[in-house]
Amino acid sequence: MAEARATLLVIEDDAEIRRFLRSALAAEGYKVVESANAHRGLVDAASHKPDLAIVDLGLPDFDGLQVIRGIRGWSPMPIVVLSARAREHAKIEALDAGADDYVTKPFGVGELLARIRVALRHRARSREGVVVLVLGEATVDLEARKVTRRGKDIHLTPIEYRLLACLAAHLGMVVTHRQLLTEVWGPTHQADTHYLRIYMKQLRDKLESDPLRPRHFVTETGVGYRLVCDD
Amino acid sequence: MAEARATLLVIEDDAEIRRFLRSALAAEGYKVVESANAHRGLVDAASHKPDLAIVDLGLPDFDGLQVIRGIRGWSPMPIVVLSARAREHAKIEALDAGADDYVTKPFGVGELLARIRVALRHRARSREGVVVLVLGEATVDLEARKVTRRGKDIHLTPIEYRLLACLAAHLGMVVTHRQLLTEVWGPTHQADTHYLRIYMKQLRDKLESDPLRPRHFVTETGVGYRLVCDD
DNA sequence: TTGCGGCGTAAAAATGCCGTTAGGAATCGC
DNA sequence: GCGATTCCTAACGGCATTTTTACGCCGCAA
Repeated sequence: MAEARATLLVIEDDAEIRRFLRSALAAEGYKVVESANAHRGLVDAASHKPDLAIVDLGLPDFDGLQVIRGIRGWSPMPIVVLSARAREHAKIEALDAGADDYVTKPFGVGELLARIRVALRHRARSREGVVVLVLGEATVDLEARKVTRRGKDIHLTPIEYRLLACLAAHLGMVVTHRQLLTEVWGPTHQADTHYLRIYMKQLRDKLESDPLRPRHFVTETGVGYRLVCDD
Repeated sequence: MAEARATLLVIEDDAEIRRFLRSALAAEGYKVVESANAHRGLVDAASHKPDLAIVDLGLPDFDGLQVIRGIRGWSPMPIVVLSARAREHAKIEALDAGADDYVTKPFGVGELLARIRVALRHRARSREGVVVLVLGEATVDLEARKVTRRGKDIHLTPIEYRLLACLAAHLGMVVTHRQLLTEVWGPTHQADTHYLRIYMKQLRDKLESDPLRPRHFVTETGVGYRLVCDD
């Protein structure tokens, strides 16, 4: 099952492995870009700005380590190394050069996919400056005030947005009715908890995959609401 | 060469491997905390707040996966799994459960150290000053109003939560019936000690490992109740 | 043994909150 | 001004939570 369509860059000279990876990754819903050599890989990494790079160490033109260092020079994108070299020294070298993981050939697809998920998970969490929430099939960019769902833009009214922002400010924590009402409607409306119910439904309808069984806008009966995010 | 004296938690039942890891990690300048079983591991993870946890999957008391989920329930600390199980399925399971890396035994120390460096490198710093109670296999984040047990979220009703908070406020000390009733139900219900029995059972059912033999919600006959924590 | 008080357990009954819907008022853009 | 959007009000059914009610267990003392 795919996250919101991440782009993966595969830098690998062996055409067969490339084909194999392409189908496996595409089947998971990833968008795949391929480069057959180190030079091309560096160019593609810069131009496509993928969410993750899979790098073979044994490349024809120059060493995979240089690719890692090259990418690391300007981007923190996760790098998963794929290599036939199982020697410990090679692994240490690659990891210390900036790789995030090292998988030796032959490898199981399932494991590789799992490690890719881990790497993408990290990236999602480490982007602290840009506040982007991932709520199932919806994403919320608090800074840009942009909300999308399945790639399409979703429009939020001012109140809906303030409510969401208030919940997001205390991500994972319970925000009391009182807090929400004061933040969104002002201190004079602390009693009108029914506003919350209505607008909470709006948000759920717009952002939850299954609005009838909310997974992200969780109600804490008698207390308030909680926004849960999946990393 | 050491990072700035990070604390590492080793959860491993084999005493020999533990000793081996201790010396290897200490030689790198890490501070090492050790736990010999899963239960102890979860407690130590919460009380010592290490920068990273190394978890063996084959633990005697319960599965290492539960340790991973248990820690993930309240902390984003990096988790490196160490395991004799090389089956792909085991790896996928652990990684998807929230582990950041998976190293199979036998392993090279150098590789393990490199992978630890990677994990520490992109460690997202956890929330500062979190108050997390540890009650056996359950954890309680009072501020976020979040309770987990074996990694799964537990839902508390408002009264259950207030009762727990009241006990936690006087951690380790006896809280009288009178106090509890006044705090939770208000001064008019000081006679209904009956409520306490009912909700105390709810809390024990939800949080105690063995609700019939409570270890944390201790009753002081004729006086009140006491909350006992692990650290 | 028997009765009693404190405690634990269980399930039904009552309460109040919450989700949902629809329609009308206010506001904004044109 | 007019339409469209946004916001507020009101009502109802369902359900989580709370409260009530009832019973079994244990230790203790008469």
